Parts: sequence; structure tokens; C-alpha cells
Amino acid sequence: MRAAATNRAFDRVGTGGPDATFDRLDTVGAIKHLDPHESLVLEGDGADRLHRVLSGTIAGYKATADGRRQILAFFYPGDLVGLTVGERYAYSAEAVDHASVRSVPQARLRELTAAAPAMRDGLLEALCREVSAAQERLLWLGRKTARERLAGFLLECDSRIGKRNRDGQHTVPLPMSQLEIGDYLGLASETVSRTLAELVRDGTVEIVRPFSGVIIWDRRRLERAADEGGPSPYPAPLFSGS
Amino acid sequence: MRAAATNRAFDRVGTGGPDATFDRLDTVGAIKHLDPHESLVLEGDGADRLHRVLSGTIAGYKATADGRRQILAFFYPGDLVGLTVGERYAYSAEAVDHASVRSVPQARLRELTAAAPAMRDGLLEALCREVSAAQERLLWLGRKTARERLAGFLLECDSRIGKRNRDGQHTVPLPMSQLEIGDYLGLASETVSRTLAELVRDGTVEIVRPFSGVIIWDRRRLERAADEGGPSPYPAPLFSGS
DNA sequence: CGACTGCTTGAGTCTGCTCAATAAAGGTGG
DNA sequence: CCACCTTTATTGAGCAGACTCAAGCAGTCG
Repeated sequence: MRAAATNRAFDRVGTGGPDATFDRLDTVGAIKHLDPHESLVLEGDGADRLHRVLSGTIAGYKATADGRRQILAFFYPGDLVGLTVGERYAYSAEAVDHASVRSVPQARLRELTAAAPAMRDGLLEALCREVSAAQERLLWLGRKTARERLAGFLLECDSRIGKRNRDGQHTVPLPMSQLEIGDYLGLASETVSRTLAELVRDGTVEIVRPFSGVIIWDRRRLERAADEGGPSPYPAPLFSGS
Repeated sequence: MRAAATNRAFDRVGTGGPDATFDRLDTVGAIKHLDPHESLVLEGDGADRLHRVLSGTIAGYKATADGRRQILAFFYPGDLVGLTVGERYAYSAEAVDHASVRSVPQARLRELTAAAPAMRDGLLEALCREVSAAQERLLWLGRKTARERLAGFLLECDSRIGKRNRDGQHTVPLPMSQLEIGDYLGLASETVSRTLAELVRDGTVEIVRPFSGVIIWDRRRLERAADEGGPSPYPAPLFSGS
């Protein structure tokens, strides 16, 4: 049972997605392996396939003519890449590290959704979560400081792929480079480095060397940093009045 | 036939949405009138209704504890506000000007979607467009200059609610204040004012006084401003090589 | 005809960017 | 296994785009 073995790779995905809903996708389509930075889909290309991440990390992004890049999402095992109603991909996607995906032809997908209403509901829900995630990010990029964005990012990564370690702390793997984190947060890579250094000086987090993740030492402070920005002025208001 | 009369209000919506798909929504739910700045839904509240804009403009937004605000979308007649799979609204929404909506209870909506597959497909498509719009905006907020964002915004407004006037130019109504435009583009209202003044100095657009919209005098230049930023260095590369 | 709200414009500041130099990792071939 | 080369991270110096604060103006509404 190869499918079952493959599935185990994302049993641990924590967002509580309707992952099980898409299990039957595992019976169709071809598996593709990607090297770091290898392209999976390109914005504007015909959206002939839907991709489900099996292992590794994929970055979805948009780019401007002059090379600026905005990463829209990091996709982890269980996530769907290239979901669209139109006939063209709305964004490009490439592997962050060594990754593998199962690519399901649109035609097969249509058959499956026609047969299984639960599948269609699953797609609706996945799409809904995608909207919600993108909108949350709009607040970050439009209105938050570098410190707030990075803190929010680390917490987001923790909830998706973080694990509690033997010391009771959470270790958050960061498979992407600081440049990619910057492209996700709308920051220069230098700013990511500096801001991360600040969180380390605080004692909020520790960097796993060589750079491959962080350990969260003071979650409370990290949460405060995520929606206040300041190093730690006064306890969070917690929506008391007004 | 009051429903038909109400419908006419958004016959002109230009995004080619599946508006007709939702016509049967017009047979259920109550019509609500909203004054400027009147709240329609609040983030976190129980998402017991889906709202369809009949007239006017609605702003969907998220806010931070300390009052910073990011407008996620402006909703025009025909648009759906409050679409979510979860049981809580993911964002707040309030009227920009005098507006009216039809509010359909979730229960009725479920009945309707159960009965009409086309309705469900319509929701899927609407959601998909919402993702796409949000992701495009991520690129703006993360990687574009004030000039690029504003130019892009004016073009977006034009394509949604702009009209060709007698002189052959496009007139774009802007029902929202410059503060609201700023909250949409992640800019201070002063920056909106200044940047708009720059486009006026260029001869790219003209402001309709009192401030209520713009006339686009040089669309080519506006398009260049939207994806280059610079006042007008050299003709757009148009993706020639690489 | 005032009072309010929203727009405009100026002056100064600041966050985050660019450019640049150095250090640390990772990969490759001898 | 080591020397070499490339890529990525760190840190500093200076700059700039956009923000804040503030004053003045205009249009609207009671």
C-alpha cells in the first residue's frame, strides 16, 4: 500500500484541514519530485492539473516585470497547489526544498468532484481557508511592522509544522531561506536577519544553527510582538474597552 | 416586481461575475439599508447571514487592537459579503456610502445550494475570485510603491465601476474617502493625496471636484505607473526575453 | 453662518531599503 | 579529506519613501 505510506507524511499537519477528504486523490495522477527552486507551475499557464503536496515545501508567488517577488503562501504536505476556477494558474509555484507532489489532471478532478459531493465541499472549504489566510496577510503587509510580521510568521509556522521538543519548548523548522521569508513578509532579507536577531537578543527565540529553524523560548512575548510590535511595553489590552 | 427593479441596480457590474447565478437569492432574506460608516458585520461574530450588495459600496476590513485598519475589499452591487465556511465572520464590514444589502440566512442558503448545484458552483467561483483578488493585493502591499498601488487601484475601480463619458474618457467614481483608499492600499491618507496630486500634475488623471472620482486622461501612462512605478522611464518591456 | 469633516500641503522623522563588506555553510572535484 | 567556489546569513553606513504632526482650506450640513 504505497498510498498509505505516502499519506503518513502529512498525518501531522495541524491546521485541521479536511485532508482526509482528498485522500481519494491519491488513487490518481502522477507523483513528481522537485529539486529546490524547481518550478511547479507558472502564472498564466493553462491550469491543467491540481497538485497536492506529499512532502517538502512549495512556495506560491507572484512577480513583477522588474523582478520583485511576493510569496503568497507556503504549501506543506496535504495542501493543494494551483486551485483555480479559471483556466489559467493565478500564481507561480516552485519548490522551496526537496519536495514531491501528486499532480491530478483537471479532467480526473472533475470526475471525482462530480461523483463525491464531500469532495466539492472540501474544495470549497480549502478555498475558504485560502481566502482567509490571504486576508490575514493583507493586514500584515499593509499595516504591520517588520517585527510584528516576523513574529506572526513564526507563530503561523509553529501552528503548521512546529513540534514540541524534549525541553517542552516548540521547535519550528524553517525550510525556506531568509530571502524567501522576506519575499513572504514584504521585507528585504537583511531586515529579516536583523529583526530575527532582535527577537534572539530579547530571549524570545533561539536560532537553530546552521539556520534551519527557531526554538520558541517565550511564546507569550512572541504573541505580544505579533500584535503590538513594540519590544514589550505593557501587558496586552485584551480588548477590554471601546 | 420589486426584485427585478432592484436587480437593475447592478446590471452594469463589469467583472463578468456569475451574478445571474445568485438571482434566486433575491427571493429570500430581508433588505437592509445602511448609512455611511454603519456596520454590517463584525469579525468574529456568528456568520448567520450572507449579504448581497444591492446598491452603494461596502468595505470589508480587519483591524488591530491599537486601531490600525486594513480594508480587504470594496464590495459593489452584485458582490457577496460575509462568505465563509467557518461559523464566524473572518472580517468586519461597513458601508462606505448609503448602501443596501439583501441578507440571506445561512439556513436558507444551505437549502438553496442543496437544491441548485449551479449555485454551489457559483459560490466556488466567487470564492476563487476573492482569493485571486486578495493575492493580487498582496503583491501591491508587499512589493509596490505608493504610486504603483494607487495607479493599480484606479484601474481596478475603472474596470469595476468606471464608465466612458461623452469625451471618450473614462470617469471613475470613487465613493470612498482618501482615508479609506489609504486603508485599502496600506498608505496614510496624506500619501494618497500627494500621490494623486502627482498623477494629476502628470496629466494622467483629473480629479472630479468636489472629490468624488477621477477622469482618466492618459490610460497608457496610468497602466505604466501601475506596474513600473516610475513617472515614465521607458516603454514597458512586455516580457520580451528571459 | 458657524462647526465639522475631509482634502491639501509643508516640515521633520523614522522604518526599512540599498549598497557593501565579511563570515559562515554547503557543494564539488581533485 | 581538503581546497575552492557559490550561496546564504550577518552586520554596518547611508539613504529614501512614506509616516507623523501640524496648519490651512474647502465643501457640507445643520
